[in-house]
Amino acid sequence: MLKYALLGLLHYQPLSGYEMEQFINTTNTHFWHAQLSQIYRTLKIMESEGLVTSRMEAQEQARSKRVYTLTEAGEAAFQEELNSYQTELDINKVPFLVRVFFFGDVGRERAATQLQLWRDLHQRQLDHYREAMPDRMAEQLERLNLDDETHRFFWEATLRFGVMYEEMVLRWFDEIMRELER
Amino acid sequence: MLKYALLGLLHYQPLSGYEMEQFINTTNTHFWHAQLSQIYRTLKIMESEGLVTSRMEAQEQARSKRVYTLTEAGEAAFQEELNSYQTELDINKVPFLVRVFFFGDVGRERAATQLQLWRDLHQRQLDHYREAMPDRMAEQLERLNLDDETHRFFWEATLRFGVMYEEMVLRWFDEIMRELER
DNA sequence: AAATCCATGTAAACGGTTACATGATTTG
DNA sequence: CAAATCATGTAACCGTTTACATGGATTT
Repeated sequence: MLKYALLGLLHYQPLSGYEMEQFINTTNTHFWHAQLSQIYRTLKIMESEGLVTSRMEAQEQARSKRVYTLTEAGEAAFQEELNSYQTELDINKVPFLVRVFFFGDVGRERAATQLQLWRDLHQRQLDHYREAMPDRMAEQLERLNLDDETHRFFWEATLRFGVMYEEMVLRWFDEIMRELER
Repeated sequence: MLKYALLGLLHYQPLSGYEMEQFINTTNTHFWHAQLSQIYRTLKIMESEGLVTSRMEAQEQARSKRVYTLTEAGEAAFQEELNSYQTELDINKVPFLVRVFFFGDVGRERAATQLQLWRDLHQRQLDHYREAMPDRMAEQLERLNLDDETHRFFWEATLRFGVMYEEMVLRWFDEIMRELER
């Protein structure tokens, strides 16, 4: 899946591993995340598969960087993925619910404290999505010369998902915390 | 995390690997999932760590099964996990949003078809949560002798999360599909 | 007679995280 | 002068998936 995401980014324009990490971990945090080390390793594999090529590029202010470019085969692989239909649900894992599931044996107060702690974290996440993310996305859209209605629409749709998710999580916390108090 | 889940199940009562798989993949699908092979391997590791012990148990109708029991160390490990506070957000990955993110270069019709397909899958998932899951959970609560208010409360809370999640996803699909039509 | 359920496991591969290692440049 | 940012990479490990292998009992 990371491979697909990197293919997608390079389809816009050549980028270095570091730049792709910046991109994924700022503009896409609401639905994906990757370690730099994983990105470098994946790019190396993709190069050996002929999906990308790389060359070192000198820079004035910073050290040289290795810039990756999609090959024809890479572009084809991306298009194939993009044009295939996915017919199954993603399985999703929600670690914190595993803990909630076993809260029956924790004291009510302890449970309430942990729930409040999580609620605060999600509130902060929602604030971040609402305040900082729209600008970050706009910046990236400009930087990649993708500032047309269609690209903006789908990027914003994913962010809208993040916002709706966090809003829903907060509603859930409020509901069960209220019920727990009784 | 699977380790923690298995510890939690065995804390209720001794179970075989097969039974734990049944449990996780019917009662807990909305927040966790594990392959049988992974469960068997994990149990083996847990046994070598002294968290569980196992013995073969003969059965009348079916072949013998290996039943696992929590050791004192296992119970202690579970309690420690249960009583610790988690102070960071789970990172969550939503593979289908990776695809949506790159929909800018897919035709609108193709995008609409794929979105409709996903919407249907989520609708079915929601129906399942509403129709079959409550009974499944009630059965399991009885089977494990946990049919008290507190356990039921937290189990139902996780299911409530699943329902609210799917409802939110459907709202999201409806919103963006409506906007896409214009 | 075929399919499904019960039941246990091993092996290989994959995807991802954590730790380690290095070092220049810019900002406070 | 210290900290943060830019920048690249390797190695070990861990958790998970997929494929393989087996076989009795029950249901259709």
